[in-house]
Amino acid sequence: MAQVNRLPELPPAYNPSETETVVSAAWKQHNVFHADANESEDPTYSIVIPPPNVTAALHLGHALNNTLQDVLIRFHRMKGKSTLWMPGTDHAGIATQTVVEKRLLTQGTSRLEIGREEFLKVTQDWKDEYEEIIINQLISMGASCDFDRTRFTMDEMCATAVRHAFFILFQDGLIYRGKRLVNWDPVTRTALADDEVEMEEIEGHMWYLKYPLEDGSGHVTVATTRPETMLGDTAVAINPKDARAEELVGKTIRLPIVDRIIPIIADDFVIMEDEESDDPKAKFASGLLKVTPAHDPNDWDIGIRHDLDVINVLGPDGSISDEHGWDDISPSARQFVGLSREEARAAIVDWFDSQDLLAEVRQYTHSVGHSYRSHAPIEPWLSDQWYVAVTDDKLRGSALRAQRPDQVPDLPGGVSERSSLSGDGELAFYPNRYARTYYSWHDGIRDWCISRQLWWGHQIPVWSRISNIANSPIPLDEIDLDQATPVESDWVSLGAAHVIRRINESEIEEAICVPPETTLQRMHTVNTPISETELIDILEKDGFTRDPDVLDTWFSSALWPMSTMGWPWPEDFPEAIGLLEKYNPTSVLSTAREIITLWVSRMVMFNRYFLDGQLPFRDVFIHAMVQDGHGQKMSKSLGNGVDPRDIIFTHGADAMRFTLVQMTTDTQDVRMPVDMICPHSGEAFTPEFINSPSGAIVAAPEQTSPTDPSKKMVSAYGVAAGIVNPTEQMPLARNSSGKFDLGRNFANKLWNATRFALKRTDHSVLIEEPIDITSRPFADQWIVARLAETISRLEQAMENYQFNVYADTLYDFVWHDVCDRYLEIIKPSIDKDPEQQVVLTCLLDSVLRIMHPVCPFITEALWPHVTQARCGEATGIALKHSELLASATWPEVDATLNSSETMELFDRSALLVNLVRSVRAEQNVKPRQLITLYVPEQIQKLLSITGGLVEVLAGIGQIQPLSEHSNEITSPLTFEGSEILLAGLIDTVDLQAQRDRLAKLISEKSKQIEGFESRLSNPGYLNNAKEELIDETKLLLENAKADLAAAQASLEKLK
RNA sequence: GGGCGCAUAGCUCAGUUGGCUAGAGCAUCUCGUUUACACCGAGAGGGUCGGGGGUUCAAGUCCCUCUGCGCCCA
Repeated sequence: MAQVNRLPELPPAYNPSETETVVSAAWKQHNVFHADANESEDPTYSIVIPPPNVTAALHLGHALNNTLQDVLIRFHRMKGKSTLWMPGTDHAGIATQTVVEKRLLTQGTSRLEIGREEFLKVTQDWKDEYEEIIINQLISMGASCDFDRTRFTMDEMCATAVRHAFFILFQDGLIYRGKRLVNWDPVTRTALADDEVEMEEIEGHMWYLKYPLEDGSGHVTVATTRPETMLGDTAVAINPKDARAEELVGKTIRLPIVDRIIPIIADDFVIMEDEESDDPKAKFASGLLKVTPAHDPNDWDIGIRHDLDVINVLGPDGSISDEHGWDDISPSARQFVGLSREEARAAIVDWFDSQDLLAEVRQYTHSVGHSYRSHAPIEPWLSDQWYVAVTDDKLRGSALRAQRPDQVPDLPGGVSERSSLSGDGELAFYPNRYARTYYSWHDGIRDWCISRQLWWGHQIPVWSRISNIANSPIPLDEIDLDQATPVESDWVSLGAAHVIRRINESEIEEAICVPPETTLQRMHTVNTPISETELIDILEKDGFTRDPDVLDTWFSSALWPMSTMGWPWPEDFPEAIGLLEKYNPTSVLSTAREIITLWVSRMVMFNRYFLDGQLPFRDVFIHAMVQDGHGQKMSKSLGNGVDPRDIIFTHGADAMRFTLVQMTTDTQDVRMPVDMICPHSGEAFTPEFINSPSGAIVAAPEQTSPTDPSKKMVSAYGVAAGIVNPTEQMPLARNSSGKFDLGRNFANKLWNATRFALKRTDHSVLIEEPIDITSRPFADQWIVARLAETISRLEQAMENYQFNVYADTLYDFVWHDVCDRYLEIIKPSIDKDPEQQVVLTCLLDSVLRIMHPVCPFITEALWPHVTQARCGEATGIALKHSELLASATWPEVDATLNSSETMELFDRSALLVNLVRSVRAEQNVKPRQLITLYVPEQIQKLLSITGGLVEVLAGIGQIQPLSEHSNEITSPLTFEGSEILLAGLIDTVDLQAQRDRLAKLISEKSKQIEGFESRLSNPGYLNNAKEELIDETKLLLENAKADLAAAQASLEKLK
């Protein structure tokens, strides 16, 4: 059946920006990325997107990660799996709140000024703005997400999951409230989790303070990096092994300034002084440690061991304060109240100095925790926070048991053994070294602080009140101090959870956790159900108030593979019905290295806890990090990032994707040298680099146009550092990278190969019977063999997450075999051979399919042209028809067509082609000039089997038996141990050039022969090496010897 | 402090359990515009595989050590 509507002819170059929007629209119109849990019975393949923060637009790291996920998803969709790629975004509590607050500041207002309700509205607007940008970016990079299902970590479906999960954990005693030391960020005024604290090396000091003994018998010298915390000291500790311990322990000290009497205690933790030690801690130690339980985690532990007082001398902003637990403030200490940490440090050191109590000050480099968000030094601070007891075996143990035994054979002590239950031993990391990162994180894990003193996020669903101990609903002896005890009360029968703890001698704190409405309706045990709002109303009338804090963002992210699929009540969300059963566990999670602790761990713990041990995903793929050309992280402040939108604009989405996939090796980092685009000329150039004050290598703020030295521009670094501002005369230069040219060139190559095929096929012909590849000319057989081989290599690469192998395999096959060789070989025959046109169009059809996962736009754009040009089938090549390539099947080629014999014959011929081409180039033979080849019989045989490909590729007009050679001017070359003569090159040949070439060959061959002979005369080699290897070496030696002889003979004749 | 990664051609990277004469892309040089493609074709040059030791018949590959860079966790 001939096609009626001919598609318009393709332009000579691929134009991505024109095609991409059209293709995107077609995908959307046909709804090809939608997963339907109820329709298909196919095996499944699913991925949940790591939800990008709504803080900002996607950067190159996102582009990389999402490209890899899309490659996996598209590949498996073509493989016939029922495929779901769940998209969405993350509310990113602290990060988003920070950027919104910054914006408010520029508008002359602040969060506190506009109030919580208004602030949430403003933040919601920000979220809407960036969510749209992010989703559009995903679409423009070709991500085949099921966009109908796009979720947000604070939307109703996800919020229900968060509330439900919190409620269940609360009820099960795995969420608790406690006064603990937290990582406090005094700038954003919130607690941070351990992994939100970044350690930085600081050039600081070690101060040596003299503390007088109470009995007046002298003093001890304590060493500290934080003298201002001495106001909260409640002991001085010494190592019991220290010689002075016996005399000192038990004595008391009168704490300077404060006049507090504190004991000297013995504790193993104290590092003894050792001037000779390599350990800087011992080198700088005085052997006596001031103990400040409220302001140092180690001191906190010492405090617990020795039952010390905990005296908090700092306020939430990090200034000295007597309002947060400092009751014994002395008159002389009062002068320090209100000073910032830094001011207080200076003032206290001055005070000690003035009293002659400052023994010494030494330079000391140590690492200090900083907030990942505000970058301010973290203050260990005592406050009431909510925790998840992740150290419980039901969470930590479960996360460890999940690991595949071949990656992590032994579990740490205290963790119960793996069972045959779902999820145990099924979690695998790629590359597998990351299994250890995951393991050691859980090995040393501590309870997870989940409360954040923020407004943007899931507000903690707990209402509490403090009342007199007399009002306790249960007997007092059943309540432990500072330990929550569950209570059976009216609140519980209404569906809430209720716990009590004693907070001091006279008071108790009651806490009620209210589940989400949909859970509440399923929880209550009384006859007259109550709604969530009614319940909250009563609670608040009863004097309960809601905790103002919100949950750590990762709490909601931890539920992502469940919450996006409708958990816990999918029946309440019709679009989610069936998703959980069908697509959870997902197939793989693709993410960055640092996410293993932040997110992977918590998803595993939660998914397993709430879904009977089931994993959220079976595989975790950790991708490399893209650094700039100097090995530095790409960052806004260094101005060394590349914006994916710029690359899509200049090179096209496919080019970006191909390059990123090609870069994805299994190492930790990959480098991408960053170029600049001159805004005046559009030309890419390497900018001039300078060292930033922090020592980074950055693009100089001002750059000169490479084409016109009178024109200038500013760099992203210059703008980010506030050194320069872009103007009309000096615009901002965008960043790019020459690496993306690779992808662009490759896309264009495919485009033109297709154009060639379309021009050379007769679209009106249709061959009814499938053609038999084995009866086709050699070139056709060969290219099909290579296709079969390529397909199987690609499948294997996907199986093992070897993305660069996938890209390289495609590149090598399409560019070199299909374009450089096959298309060239068939040029003389294709027009008159309709069956070859079938082979060609089947080949191209397959090429589009195998390239589609990496380059979806161009392949989809070419697809209708190629399917229209298809004029028949070939046996053994299954190419199921499909209107859109995005929903087409993966090509299947019969394994019998993958003939290694055919490929070997081709390789021999190709070697000959290379030799002839070399001589032609050396002798400056014009491309059109046909030459004559005189060859021995066995080579004539090869040439005839391979069906003329050498003639076409090497420009050979005639092949003659070597014996027929007369006195023509010839050029000799050496091939497979024989002399071959080329004639008709040009009128005269450069004899000296040929002698040089032969001499070089002779020397190479002699060297090789020497190597082979020495190997073969080595008894160790003959005794130990494998038989085949020895045989191979013998063969190589023989070949080299034959080549040498032939070359020598040729050279002799030229003399 | 613990763990991990990287160092191979000028640049960016491959190099599967040790076993061919160490490869690719870009860049460089020479030639070429024959209607698929100059975002191209043909050819060429370019590497003592970071330094030093060791194991082995054989090391880019395994072990030790040193140097430099990067990341993660404390």
